[in-house]
Amino acid sequence: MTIDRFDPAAADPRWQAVWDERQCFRADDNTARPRSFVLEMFPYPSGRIHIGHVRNYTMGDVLARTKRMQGFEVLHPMGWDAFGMPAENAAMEQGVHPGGWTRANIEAMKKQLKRLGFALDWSRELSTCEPDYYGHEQALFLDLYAAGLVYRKESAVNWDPVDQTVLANEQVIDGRGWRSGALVEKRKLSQWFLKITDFADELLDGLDTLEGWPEKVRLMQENWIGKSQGVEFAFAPLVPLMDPIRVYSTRPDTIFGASFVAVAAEHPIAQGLAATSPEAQAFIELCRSGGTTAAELETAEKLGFDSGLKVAHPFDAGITLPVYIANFVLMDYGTGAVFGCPAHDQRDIEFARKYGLPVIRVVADGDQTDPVFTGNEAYTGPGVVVNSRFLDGMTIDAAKAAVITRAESGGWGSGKTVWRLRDWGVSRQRYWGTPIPFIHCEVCGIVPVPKKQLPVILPDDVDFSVPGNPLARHPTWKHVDCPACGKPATRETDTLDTFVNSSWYFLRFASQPADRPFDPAGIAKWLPVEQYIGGIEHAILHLLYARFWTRALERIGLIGVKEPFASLFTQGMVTHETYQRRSTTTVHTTDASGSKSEEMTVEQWIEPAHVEKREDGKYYVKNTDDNVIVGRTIKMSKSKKNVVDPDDIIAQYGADAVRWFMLSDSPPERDLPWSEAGIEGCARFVQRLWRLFGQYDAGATGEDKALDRRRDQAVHAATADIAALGFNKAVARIYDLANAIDKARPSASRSAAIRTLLLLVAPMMPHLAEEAWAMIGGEGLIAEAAWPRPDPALLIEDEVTIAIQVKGKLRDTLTVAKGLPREELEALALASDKVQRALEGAEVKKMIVVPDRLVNIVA
RNA sequence: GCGGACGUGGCGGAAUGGUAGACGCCGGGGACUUAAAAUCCCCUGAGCUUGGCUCGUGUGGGUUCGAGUCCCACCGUCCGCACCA
Repeated sequence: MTIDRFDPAAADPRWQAVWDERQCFRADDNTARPRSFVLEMFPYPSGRIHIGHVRNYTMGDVLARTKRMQGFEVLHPMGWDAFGMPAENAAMEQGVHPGGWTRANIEAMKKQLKRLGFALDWSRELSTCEPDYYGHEQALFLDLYAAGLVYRKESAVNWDPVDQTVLANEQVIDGRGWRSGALVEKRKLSQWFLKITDFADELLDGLDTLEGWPEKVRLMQENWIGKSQGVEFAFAPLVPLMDPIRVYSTRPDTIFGASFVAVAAEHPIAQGLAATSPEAQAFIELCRSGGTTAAELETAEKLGFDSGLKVAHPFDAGITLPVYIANFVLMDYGTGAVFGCPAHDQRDIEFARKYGLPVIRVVADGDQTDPVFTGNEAYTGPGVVVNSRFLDGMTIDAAKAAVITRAESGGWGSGKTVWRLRDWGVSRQRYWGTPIPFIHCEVCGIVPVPKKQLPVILPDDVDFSVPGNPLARHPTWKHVDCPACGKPATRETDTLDTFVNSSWYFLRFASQPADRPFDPAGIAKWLPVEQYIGGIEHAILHLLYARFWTRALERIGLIGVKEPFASLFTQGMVTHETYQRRSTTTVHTTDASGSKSEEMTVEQWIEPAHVEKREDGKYYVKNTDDNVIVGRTIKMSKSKKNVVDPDDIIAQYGADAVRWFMLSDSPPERDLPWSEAGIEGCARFVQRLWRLFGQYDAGATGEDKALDRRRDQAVHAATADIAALGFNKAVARIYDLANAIDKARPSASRSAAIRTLLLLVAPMMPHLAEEAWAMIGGEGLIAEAAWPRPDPALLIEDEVTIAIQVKGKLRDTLTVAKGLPREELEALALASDKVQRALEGAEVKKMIVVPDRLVNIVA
């Protein structure tokens, strides 16, 4: 007897408990099976799982479960990226302890993840805020320090004077702190840095080996690393006592087109000038006040200040160039000074035209070689060098090489590679992070904490009632004896950037001994991660830092892998329509002219749960007659209220329907629009499958060759689709097979197809699958059953449908035996009434035959 | 400005240069039911002189026997980066 409805509320927790109890998804380090490490980016424990997590982890879960059924030993772990600002904000706003807040969030979110039935190895769960994680991180940091990859230097930071803390660039909005609203100051602080620039070349070249990564992400990293090859050289000043001005250029070939030199406002020359010239001082102030947003920069005018200084052209001391302070030159790129060649650089031509400087053509534009360059558009294309003395007639590349050779032999310059990538500043004046394991001693200087004293544990008794770093003002924590000389000393009170925590967690998942960060043999077993899945927002920072840490640990001999993630998949967002109620209200204002009342239109975001579509096809606020305006479908966000809570929908539809929705319709790399109708359709399909599985009859007899064929074709296609992460296509195959089974008469073939269908949906709808597997008498758990293998013979059709075209237009189709010879196909095509009608007696000139596919008659 | 992706029914989307619109959602019609829900069946790109024909994958060209797919130019949307010398 079968039950006519599948009840997720009862079945889901029951199977989750069985998986837990049997430790089904625990990865065995000592397996003889082939291994697969499937990993999704671990979440920040903000308090609730959001729908984006559900999509991310569902994809990884389908992959992990499928791999397991295919005979792999799968490592599919989960953990918590648990340090960070939100915990401290909660502490300040709600008076709770960051640790308590974080751990409670982890408990809540873990429950939510369990409700979705993910096949995770919880025995390896880790949380970066616990000493048994961050202590090992401190040890690794000391290893990197010993290897010379960690250093300290003075560096400018964004300082919020009210909150008394350093802000990340992303936390500075229009020059003000995002929390305090105070004007952010640039302040020089001693900061800890990781030498990621030592790996710039490796990280760049390594991108070519990452064939399993999206081209887009590789390109973004390439641009971020920003390798540029050129020459750095000096312009000799005409004033004898002044230092030469060093410039950097990627276009030394245009050196004879130079008509000015420009330095940044922060350049020593500009600063020196400001000391004596109020005008220069004022101009430098003007440069500083300029905005830095993309829009402001785009429209910003090129401005300069003539310093009155002149420098000599390196190839001809008779040519002198004026030196300007310019607002478009950046101090922190290259040397903070450039030479301007207006004819072949757009910024330079705008500047030259404004200040009446010469514009000299030195690269021929086709047959245009006139030294007098007209127009306001610089020519940056290819060409032959002209008007350039010894460079004349050379290609751009040859001229570049020639200039570099002369500069090097003349001793006034050299070829140089400049990177956009900067060393990674990891100091944060925060409590809720990994304490940096160093001690400041007045006698010995900076002293690493001896490894046997690790972990340096965060104190629990901290005070958030005033702004600033609670570690720095803690009464006792920072006072220690110097490990070197034994005299009183102080601990470093900065903590590590949270991106450090996520730069090696995948190693700790693979191997977690108590006394070391990891065991190299364990790393060798599991790494690299076979498939990594997460959001595109981590394309640069996290994914670059993780690559860097892996390479750094490899260089110092701790591990044997260079790249952590063999394949990367960046999934799209879950989106939702937005809803607004528009109403008019009367606003009373009082000002100097008296008080007045005004009608104002107010738009208010409405949650999807409060919106309903009525029979007139319009949308209303539930239980009211208020119209709802349906807005754009955008990423779910609390401010737009277009969110759905995973708990609510799991309770309403069951985990399997939610998982199925996450996989259906949209390709996984694209955005997925959430809809009520869509999830209801998924829930209906769960029930439909349940009824179909209920029709399984072990004793059925008879063969249905066509259904056998459909079955194995579906297996073949769905297997390939899942391997390629084309979940939406795999879903379509499953619908197809379900439709075919529905229509088929009872037979042994039909029962076999039902069993196969059950195996195919098992990774996607694991609870339904276990319930049905038990019902049809399957052996063990379906989570541990073998993935179906198609019979190759059944994948080959014995009949094919041939398209018959006349002059490229479809006129008829014929169903014929597979492999029918060309001549017979031609004869059959010509025999068709529809073809004859389309030909209208015209003479057949040519026939194109693609065997088993089509015939095209050209008349 | 530079770089990238994308543009196909009412919607999400399928389609090794070879039958465009698989599969799902929405919608319409019908069956079952006292009724509803659930379920099942049928239809569902547009137009027309509807046993069939014409048009149709952002626009305009091109290559090809044949183009959603390849090439050129343009339009639009989205994303990333950016006075990077």
